[in-house]
Amino acid sequence: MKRSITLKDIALHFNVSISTVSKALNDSHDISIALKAKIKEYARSNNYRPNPYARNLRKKDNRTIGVVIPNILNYFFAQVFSGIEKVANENGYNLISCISNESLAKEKNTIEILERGLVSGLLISLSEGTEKSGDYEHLKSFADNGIPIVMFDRVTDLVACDKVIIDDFNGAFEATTHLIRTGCKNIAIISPLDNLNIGKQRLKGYLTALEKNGLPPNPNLIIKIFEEELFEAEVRALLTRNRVDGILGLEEFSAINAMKIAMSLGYEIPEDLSIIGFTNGQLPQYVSPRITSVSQHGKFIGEQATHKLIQRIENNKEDSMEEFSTQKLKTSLVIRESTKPLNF
Amino acid sequence: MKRSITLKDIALHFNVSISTVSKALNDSHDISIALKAKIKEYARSNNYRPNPYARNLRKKDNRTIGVVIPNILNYFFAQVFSGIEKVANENGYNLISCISNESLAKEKNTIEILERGLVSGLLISLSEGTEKSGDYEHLKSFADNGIPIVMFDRVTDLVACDKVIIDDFNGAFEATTHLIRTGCKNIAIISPLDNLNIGKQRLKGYLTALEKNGLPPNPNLIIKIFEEELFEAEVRALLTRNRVDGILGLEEFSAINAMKIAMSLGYEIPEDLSIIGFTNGQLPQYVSPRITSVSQHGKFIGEQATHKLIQRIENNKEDSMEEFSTQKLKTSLVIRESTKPLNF
DNA sequence: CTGAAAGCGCTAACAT
DNA sequence: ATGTTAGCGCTTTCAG
Repeated sequence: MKRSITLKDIALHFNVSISTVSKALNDSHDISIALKAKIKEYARSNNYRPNPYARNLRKKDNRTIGVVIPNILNYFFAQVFSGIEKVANENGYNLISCISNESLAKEKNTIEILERGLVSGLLISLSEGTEKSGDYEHLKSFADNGIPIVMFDRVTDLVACDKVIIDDFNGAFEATTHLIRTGCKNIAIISPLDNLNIGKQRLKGYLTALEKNGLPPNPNLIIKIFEEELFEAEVRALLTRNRVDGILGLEEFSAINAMKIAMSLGYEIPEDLSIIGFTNGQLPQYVSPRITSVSQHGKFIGEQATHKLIQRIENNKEDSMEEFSTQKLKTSLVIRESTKPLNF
Repeated sequence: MKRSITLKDIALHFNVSISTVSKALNDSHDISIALKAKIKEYARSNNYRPNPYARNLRKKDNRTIGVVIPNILNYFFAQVFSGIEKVANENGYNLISCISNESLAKEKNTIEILERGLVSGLLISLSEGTEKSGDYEHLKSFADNGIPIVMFDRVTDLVACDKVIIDDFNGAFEATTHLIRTGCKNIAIISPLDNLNIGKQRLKGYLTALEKNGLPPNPNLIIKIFEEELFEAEVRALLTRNRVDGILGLEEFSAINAMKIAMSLGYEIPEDLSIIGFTNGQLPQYVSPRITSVSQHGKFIGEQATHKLIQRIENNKEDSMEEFSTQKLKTSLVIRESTKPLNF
């Protein structure tokens, strides 16, 4: 690597001390306006950039945020990531990003690397493996170091930190209520997320909606998928052995794939069967019929989480210990063609 | 941040010097086996991790790769990214990632930040703004620093570095040839990518396929889209004012959206109109009819580019100047329902 | 085999 | 208003 210009070089050029240059560049009031101007001008035209490693060695302020995401091929997380990137960039932060690939081991490994001062804050959505195992020691230890964490979407009560989540309970509650209002009586729920807290919350929202409307829950209509390969068989069985006139899919693919299966079995959508899916990505808008979806506003979640983290990082310095907060974002139901119209 | 254990702490504990500990941990032959074992054991059990900033200040080896991607919401780039992440992780490299958002200004800014020694290598796919402007100074300057660059997918001849691309010409050539073989005579091409080199290559492949099969090119069937808002109007005009029996869409959305428009105009797919699209994401498999696609093997591109970069980084040290290479990956045509069967 | 010392580039007391 | 100095944590000669 070609040697790049340092404070020393500038100091030599002006025949002043290194600290003078440092202060000038940091716009200190100590330095005369004239000198500051000259030094800054010279620095700019010589394309001076402080060495980030040297700076971080001194200050515990490296303007870098660690991001851990379970799976970037998931459109929701890609949306969140784009929100994170936007806000980080606006505030002059870099991102070190890792994909945990839904694995506890990889998540732990990643966190350990970041822990040694590589980042001044962490944004994380828990991997499925982590939630399943219930092992949060790596995160607790990270938080103990005093580096702020903001969890988003997939969070746990067992780690004390700020959180940004969607109202999973209400999202499912509203979706189920919508199905009921449009005339569905036998509503199934398909959950590939039962290892995750968000999956459990959504299930509760579904059950509560049924209850409030006087519909008894039917265990045969509650399908938990733990292995992707079993999806087709389970849904096929659901649709052939039971009377079903509504389906709530807890993530993007469960709704879409269930719809494909139902159509292949001769169901008319939405006349015979209404479908709503969580996550409003590209897919639900492109299939036909277009699928009514619970929108999770992924980009906004990313933006909010990053704002909170940066605020926490910058306040941390001033030692004003603020209480941890959990921001719960509303979902919205985007009504399309896979559900019947409301009948007043 | 809680103070984490340093070489000094270990040295104090064993009453030896810091340099002894450093050497022991680096497995130097200078240190006695016994001492090394004790020190290593102590370090491990106290969870010692070298401070990455301090280390990098000394050595120009930071095991960090910069990644610049035009748009993470694009499924192809998400795939590439997952390939990059996998290989980087396997080799113990961290990723600093940035999204250029198709903007030259943002790309420049990003590169400048990374330039000052933050990363020991760069993976980049050019933003549309950059290709359009033809301004590659930021990349040339980056390369001049001696930090290796590997460009993928969207590359330019004007910067000397390693490249990993797909065979865009042949991908389009084969797709067009397939349309011709299945009986299409009036094949249109829809290109929202004409600002990009890959778009131009694909157009050439299309034209060459027509020529080789004795079909004269028709300028009315060559649609270049420079503003997304105009897409619908242009395609609608294409389909109403001309006889068209085949469409080649140069990226995912152009094929899908064109198909929607054609269907709304009463075209039967593939009987009246055959469609092939570049990029094999989720969408082409989920719409109906499912769309025949040119698969670009995004994850593989990411893996290959990262392998090459790491190899370059590690060889750089040994100063063995190897020639820059361009690896051109084959595309493959995934045949689905939007094209007619081959008639033998 | 082990240690002392210098220095990477920068910041921040503490002089002057 | 400017300079001196010490030191962040680590590696690396060079001496013992």
